[in-house]
Amino acid sequence: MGSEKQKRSSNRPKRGMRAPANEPCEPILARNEDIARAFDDIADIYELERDNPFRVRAYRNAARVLRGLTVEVGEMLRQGEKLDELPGIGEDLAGQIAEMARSGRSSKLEELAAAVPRLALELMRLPNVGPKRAMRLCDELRARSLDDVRRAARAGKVRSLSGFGAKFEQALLHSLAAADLKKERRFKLASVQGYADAALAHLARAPGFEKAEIAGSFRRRKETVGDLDVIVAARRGQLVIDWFTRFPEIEKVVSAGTTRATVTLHSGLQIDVRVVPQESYGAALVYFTGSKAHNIALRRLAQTQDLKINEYGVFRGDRAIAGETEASVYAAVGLPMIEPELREDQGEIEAAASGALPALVRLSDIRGDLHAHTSETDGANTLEELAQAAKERGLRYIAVTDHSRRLAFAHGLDENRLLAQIDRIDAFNDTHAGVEVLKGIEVDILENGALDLPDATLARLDLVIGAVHSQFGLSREKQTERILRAMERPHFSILAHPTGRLLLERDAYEVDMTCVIRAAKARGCFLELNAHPDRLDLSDVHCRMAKAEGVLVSVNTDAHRIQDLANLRFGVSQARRGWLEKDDILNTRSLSTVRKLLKATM
DNA sequence: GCCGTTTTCGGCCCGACTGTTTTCAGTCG
Repeated sequence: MGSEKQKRSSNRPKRGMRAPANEPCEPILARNEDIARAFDDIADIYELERDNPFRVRAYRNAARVLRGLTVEVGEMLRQGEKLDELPGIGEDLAGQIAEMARSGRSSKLEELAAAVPRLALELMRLPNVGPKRAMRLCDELRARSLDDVRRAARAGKVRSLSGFGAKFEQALLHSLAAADLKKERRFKLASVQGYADAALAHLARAPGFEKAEIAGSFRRRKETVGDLDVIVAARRGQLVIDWFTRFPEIEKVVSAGTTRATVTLHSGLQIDVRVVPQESYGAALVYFTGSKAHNIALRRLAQTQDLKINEYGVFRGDRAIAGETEASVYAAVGLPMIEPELREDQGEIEAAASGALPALVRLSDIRGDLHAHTSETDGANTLEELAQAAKERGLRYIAVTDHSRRLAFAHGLDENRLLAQIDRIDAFNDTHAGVEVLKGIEVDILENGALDLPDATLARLDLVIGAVHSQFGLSREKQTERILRAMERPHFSILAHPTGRLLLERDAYEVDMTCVIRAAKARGCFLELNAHPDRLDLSDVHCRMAKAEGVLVSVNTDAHRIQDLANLRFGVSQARRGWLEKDDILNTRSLSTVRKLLKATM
């Protein structure tokens, strides 16, 4: 690890690059996610040790706060900002964060980890095993490994422990075998839509059914969801639960009572159903939409007003004063309705209280799409088909941005083929009305930060989208440098899928997004929010960072077939999670304004 | 461990379901 001085010089912007607005982008020894993980681990250990549950909560809360920050705490420290001004971070945790940011290590975690059996932490990740059972299994079975526990369970030794029974033993064996570690199996948002529709359709035929809605992270439009939460309004819960547990796609009914049931489908997706009376429907929606942190903050606010919020309503003493609609619940504690995408306890309650909630962008605000492919490279449709489909979806413009030559497997365009495509697009625009096709390219950013086509060719286009498609494994410094260099080229309009992640498949490459966003601001170019459900790249947090720095985001489908244009809605919901408003987004502008803004990058 | 028109102590969100009980603890969301 080099000295502070070396780090600084190695990362200084190179010749010809304007320095990013707010000074340097140095390597950070522990990033927010690293620190959050350490805090989660510490919380697990304190839980095992049956330490004060509120201390456990404090660590988990701090981890959540760190994950939601739009700046690295390491950078905040360098700027002299005080960490204990962050919500839920006091003197002690601020000190621990500072230690990690400085040294990359947590002495607290190292000390604690030595004191608890590793096995207990592993057991705690199994369903229905919490800290107490985990510790007792370790101690009373004298187990050292998951294999020890498995052997003991097979030998019937678990059921003989007091408080444990045969059913628990069976379930334990099952989860050990399935290795269905709580390590949560997650699903991409778009991939659960079908299950959601089918479950709702089934429920709609239940006796006494009044209405239903999917709540949970699905309704908050998180990029991935762990399960589906369904709220049903009906008079008699038992009838609905009985009906629901006969949903044909169910593999297993995990639990079923008179008002709620949990099932798993053959796909492994879990569905929780909760039945409430009509007058509690809004309160139940709030409760089950979450997030948990949002609910806690909301209830705490209610407490200060001598009110109690639960899934049945808002209560003053025993009297329900609200609950039929979500708006009534928020109104009861003096707040306007808060959109589901914002409910993460990331400042939305404070914003609501002070009348500062953002007017979130809507799908209908989007006027065009600035990233799409045709059959000239790896798309499935011709430019004519693409333009027609865009027009039918009500878009005013669409950019054709095929791949460049480097992407050989996609049959990327060389200069001549690109020039020919430019001519075809001009001819198309001359003869077709109702939708304008913009001339673009998704040009590869090479390893050294150069672009895959000559400047003179790029100059003929309306926009240039730069993209990293290779060398994902570069160091953070090199990757950041590479992207910054590319953005400094004379023709560079939009950085495509800025972190390169594929949800649940491939992590983002190492890149300093704070640096990239500030460079985009200095350069006057834009960042893409790629709307493909496998990408949704930018993340919600990065959207907020872009907004904070004043960088416009372009919500693009990256369509490879005309059906992909429908993915725009996933991009928009991600933008909404990032607090973006209409004016924060490039392609909510009219064609003439977009042309003007793009021209300035060229 | 955090926090304060309850401010340096004493609180900290709330309820359902299961299994093993015989009135409840543990886990989950």
